[in-house]
Amino acid sequence: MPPSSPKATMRDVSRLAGVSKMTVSRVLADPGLVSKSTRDRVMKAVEQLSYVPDRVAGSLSSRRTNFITAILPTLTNSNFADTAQGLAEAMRAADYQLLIGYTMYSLTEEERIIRAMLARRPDAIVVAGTTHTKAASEMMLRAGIPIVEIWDAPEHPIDHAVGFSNYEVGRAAALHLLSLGHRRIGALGSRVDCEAKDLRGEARLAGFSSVLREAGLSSELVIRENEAPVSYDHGAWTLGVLLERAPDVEAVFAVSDISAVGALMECHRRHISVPDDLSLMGFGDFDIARQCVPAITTIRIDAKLIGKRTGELLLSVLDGETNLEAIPTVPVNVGFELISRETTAPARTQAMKKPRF
Amino acid sequence: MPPSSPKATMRDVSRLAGVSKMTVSRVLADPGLVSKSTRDRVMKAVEQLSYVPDRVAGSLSSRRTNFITAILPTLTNSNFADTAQGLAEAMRAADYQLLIGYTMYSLTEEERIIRAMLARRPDAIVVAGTTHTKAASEMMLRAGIPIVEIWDAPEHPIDHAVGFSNYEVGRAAALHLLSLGHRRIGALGSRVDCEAKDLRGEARLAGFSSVLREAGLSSELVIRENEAPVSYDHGAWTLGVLLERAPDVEAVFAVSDISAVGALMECHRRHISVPDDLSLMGFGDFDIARQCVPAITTIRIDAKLIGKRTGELLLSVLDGETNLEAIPTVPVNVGFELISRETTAPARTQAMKKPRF
DNA sequence: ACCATACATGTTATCGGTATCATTGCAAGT
DNA sequence: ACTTGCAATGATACCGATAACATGTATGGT
Repeated sequence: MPPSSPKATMRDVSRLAGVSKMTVSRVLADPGLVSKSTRDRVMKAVEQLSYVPDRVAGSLSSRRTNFITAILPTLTNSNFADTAQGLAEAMRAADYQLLIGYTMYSLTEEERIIRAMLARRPDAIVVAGTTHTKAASEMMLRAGIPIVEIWDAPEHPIDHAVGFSNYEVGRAAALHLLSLGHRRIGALGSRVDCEAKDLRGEARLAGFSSVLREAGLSSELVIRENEAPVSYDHGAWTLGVLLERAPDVEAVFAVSDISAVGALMECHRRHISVPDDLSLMGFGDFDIARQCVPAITTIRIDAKLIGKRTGELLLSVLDGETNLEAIPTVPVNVGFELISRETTAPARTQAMKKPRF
Repeated sequence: MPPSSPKATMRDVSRLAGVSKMTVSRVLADPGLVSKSTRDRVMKAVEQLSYVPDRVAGSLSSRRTNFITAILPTLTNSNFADTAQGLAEAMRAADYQLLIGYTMYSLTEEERIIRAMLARRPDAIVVAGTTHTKAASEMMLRAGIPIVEIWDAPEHPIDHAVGFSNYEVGRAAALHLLSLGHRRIGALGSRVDCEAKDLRGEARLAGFSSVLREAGLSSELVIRENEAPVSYDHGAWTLGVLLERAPDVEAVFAVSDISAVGALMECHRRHISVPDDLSLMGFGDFDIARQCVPAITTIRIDAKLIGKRTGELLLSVLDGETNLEAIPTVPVNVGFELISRETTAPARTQAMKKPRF
């Protein structure tokens, strides 16, 4: 076996084993179809030539690529990385390969990526979010493959959906802070009037604001600064903005734990005691939120589970055993859970407050 | 244009435009080759049919998939996610698509993934690390495509390499702590006698230990606990192990900032003052290390740059303009940089120490 | 014996593009 | 006017697998 000879093809294997190409194909795809003796002969030839089948050719012929495209805002956010990993693991057993694309939170970039991805003829599309450009939605529909929108709970999914309601997450956060007796309540998010926008974070802010309004509070302390994605710096910076606008703010919700951690560290630097002077909560249940001192109150969503559920859903749709029409198009809701830790505490009466300087 | 008709092929486009398939192919691949009038006609037909070319067929025919496989331990580590993103961005302009695989720090898993990936006929392989199973190395060599080993500086790369010396990183860390006057010095790493092992982290520990030995110090405080990957919990836990073994330890190097942060938080919980009671440093310059209070001394490597450089290298190799033999196979070293922040401080004399209880 | 049946294998025709070479027409060089 | 050369396009042959159907050979029921 010469080291750099042109790669062996199925034809070469078949000749060496003294069978037809088709038999080789069967041995590799479904060994049970071939008698043990020929099978052994074929496998020996495969080894001798160190043959690696060409899935490109196979895909063209079978019209199945075993590719799943996953379109996410970024992999730099550990939550999305978890989802990708969960999805990849769920699909791996069935030999599916993930094609990952980053949109950088831009819808036009998303459209570009979807176009490029569809040329690879994936067997399904997984896309974060429920808002897409018109062209992007049309392309996905026209592709004639299963589509799963994840990380939100759309009222009218294009096809399938796996996620949770970001709006309700925002509401839960506000209700929690209200229930602790706080009245001067703010939030930290990013701007949505630029190319890169975190629409799911915005949905959380919207839910948050709705509760404030219902409680008769103003939502003027809901801060939107900087472009997505949020970062530790974002949290530190926007907390500063908030404190300038309202030095007497009592409680803050950050759209992401990353922001919350940044805000917490900023509090440490400014010698603002959390939760004594300020209650703080985040979203996402990132590892760091649990490890921080004090540990950050957050809303947990199981990002990996979103990937896993999506994978399971896709496998059942793609295996096609079950009647396609029989599979529910009802969005899968993985839910969320508020985890109260050390950064939120009941409001103190005015008298208890020590002056902040 | 019926919404769910079978997808249009190049043949359909050519008929509608009244030209041959080949002309359509040219319009899409290199428009300059076709006269403006035909080009316009073809483009109109493409739009009308909302034709999306089939890259599977194209790849089979042209023997170029425009796939690059990137094999990394995990995407959950933001350093590797950065590298992936840097690589993806560098290759995107040339229309390459990344095929990402996770090994979970297991070499046998790496082999499995390499085999599966090669069936997709990538145009190049990028793989983290320089240690592979024999079979894996052979497969990669036999594939006859460029191979780039990243994240380390091998003496004998299979083909190309882009990274830095983890061993030297470890040495730099130890030298830094020694230069501050510390003598009771420890390190936090993970075990290498299990399936999932962080070999690059181990290289850092090896470099670290070598300096300790040269300084006449024992390396018994170099702790290896838990399986890779390290985590905040890992740092917190192993710091506990270290303190039990040596309550008088003065300085600690963690193989990752993630571990270092975990250790720092554990110090907070135990009311150990950093850096007064204990100097602490990490590796990787993760965002969180900079944001922590106190900010963590670390060794910065530019993970995204590794991806970018790898991409640039590959583009020059793959474009084949330049003579293949002319491209240097000398490993690209992106270097590293020690960033001294607030968690490391000079050793105090015995008298200054307050008792730890 | 005879035919139905299942099992093991082979044959042929694609899948949807691109590489390569062939053809045509026309402007420029001599 | 005649080659030469280039620009624009077409015809044909693959790329390397799988689907679908065809064939041949044992097996068994009656």
